[in-house]
Amino acid sequence: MVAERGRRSGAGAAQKRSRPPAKSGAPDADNAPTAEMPAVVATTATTPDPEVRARSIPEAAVARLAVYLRVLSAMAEQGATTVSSEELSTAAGVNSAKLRKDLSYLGSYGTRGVGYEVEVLVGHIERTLGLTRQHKVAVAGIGNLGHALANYGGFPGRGFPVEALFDIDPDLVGVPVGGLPVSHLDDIPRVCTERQISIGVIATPPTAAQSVCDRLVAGGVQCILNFAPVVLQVPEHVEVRKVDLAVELQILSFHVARRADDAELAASAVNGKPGSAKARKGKAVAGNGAVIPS
Amino acid sequence: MVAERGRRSGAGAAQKRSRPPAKSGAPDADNAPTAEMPAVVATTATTPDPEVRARSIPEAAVARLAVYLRVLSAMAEQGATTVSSEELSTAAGVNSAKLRKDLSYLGSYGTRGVGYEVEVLVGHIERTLGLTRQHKVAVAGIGNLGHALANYGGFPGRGFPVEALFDIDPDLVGVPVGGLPVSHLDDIPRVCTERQISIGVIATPPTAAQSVCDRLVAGGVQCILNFAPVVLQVPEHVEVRKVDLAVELQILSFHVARRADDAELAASAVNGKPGSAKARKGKAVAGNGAVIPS
DNA sequence: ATATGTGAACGAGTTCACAGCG
DNA sequence: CGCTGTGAACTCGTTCACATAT
Repeated sequence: MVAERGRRSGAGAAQKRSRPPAKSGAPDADNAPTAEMPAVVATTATTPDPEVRARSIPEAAVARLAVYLRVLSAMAEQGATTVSSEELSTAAGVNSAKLRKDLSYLGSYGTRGVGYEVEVLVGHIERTLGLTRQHKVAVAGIGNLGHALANYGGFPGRGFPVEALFDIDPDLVGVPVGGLPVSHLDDIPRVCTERQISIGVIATPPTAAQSVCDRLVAGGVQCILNFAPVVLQVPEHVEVRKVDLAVELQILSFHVARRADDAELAASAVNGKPGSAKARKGKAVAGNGAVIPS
Repeated sequence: MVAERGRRSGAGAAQKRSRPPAKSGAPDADNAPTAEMPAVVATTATTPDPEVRARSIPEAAVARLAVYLRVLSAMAEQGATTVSSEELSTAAGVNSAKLRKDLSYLGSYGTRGVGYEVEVLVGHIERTLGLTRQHKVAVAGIGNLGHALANYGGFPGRGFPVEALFDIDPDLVGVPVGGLPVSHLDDIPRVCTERQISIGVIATPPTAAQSVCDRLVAGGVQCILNFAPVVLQVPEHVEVRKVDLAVELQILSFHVARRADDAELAASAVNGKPGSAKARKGKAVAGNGAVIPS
């Protein structure tokens, strides 16, 4: 079944809206975990529990936290010590309400009437994202893309050291790339286990992706970042994120096409239908770069 | 049926809420349709509108259409002529209800009791995604990643030919990469205009990204795929999609951390609170690999 | 009988607006 | 007052279940 019962969204208050026809055939499914209390902390028993933070943060908010973190780090480097939600949100390309809501998921660390302390916020976000531990990365498939990834040296910022490279090409095995020798795909399970790799990056051709994925899983990898254009099959305890260039381009293509259609329509928008005159509204916030997609 | 031209006009119920002026960047979606009545959509149901297909497809669905397209192409190559929603959805890693809903956005092209004709479906999806036209691509920043992108030759499948490369390094300008000579960043506007580039890919260091972006826009580019970890500022008619490696990894990191916390909790789950024993559930999505939305 | 197409319930995520602290 | 924190309204997206067509 498609279970799902995951995160209860932020704010408590299970406030349903007036629901017209109470027909409902068989809604059932997840039993709401008595979510009644006002979200914040208290959630778990008596402890303000400094450790419970992470729980129940909407997936989308997590992605934005990473962005806030980057912006905050940049601000810190420039000597800023405090920021208001307005400043930070603008720099991150979201609106201030969303930003405050996102930050509220990790507790109340701002000062009313003032703003947030940069250092403090950075610390809390890092902790929430689990950046206090190191996550060793392995890259499989040392082609053009894999090469690029391997050469990143330690991945974005630090905290994600690349500690293993794999490829199937015999001419490549043993050769150091970015200072690290390439191992054979067959050794993925062993090497990953030995080096305690927790994140595997798949940059192989699509045909090899699933098999590589299986081996990564066998090697104890917990998360996979997949650049190959295939839908991976993984056991449920493994988290997969996919970055698909073709999909990205096609989404952009869709928007170009839509826009072109609108232009056409605009031409014939002279007649009746007052409502249709305005045609569709523009998209939303410019730079808000919708998180990545899928 | 949902739509007509973008937002439908306010249906009955004069419910709206006070709407302040909308300060800075707020998108301000104006009139809210008050989700009060059963969306029976009598609202504007009067439009059979034959050609309007593409309009009003949820962003998320668009991304999946691209995936369906890939799967369908693969099936076609293997000689399949029809597919059921069940087969296709499994192959694409979604559930059949979602698949059918997605396909319904582009019209009814299935045969009840049978399924869909592969060829027909491919055609409709391609048309909807605007893949019938070619979208010329330019890549700016020929470092490791840019190099990899340039060497893709024609991007994913075809339909996205790379027709311009840019970099700021004098030693690189003029040198052919993947068969195409690199031009200087300063020439972006001119070259993009001349070659009718419609999609720009930014693979430069973060510091250069905004400036490159501005030049791409000046060159008439309509869409931008941004690999640089910065929030780009663009005029509203330009569509931006962002692919951020650091963010992806940090999201994965978050999940690792959450899982670890759960493990800890599980250990101390021996005591009271019968309900809390189960601690949180794993993620959802059964079979397929998570497919995280975004 | 079987599988599509879709209205409507459900739930996730976003925005609003204001209570309340500093 | 100013700005955070947040309940509640609203919108978007997903899932359900069944009428409908073949």
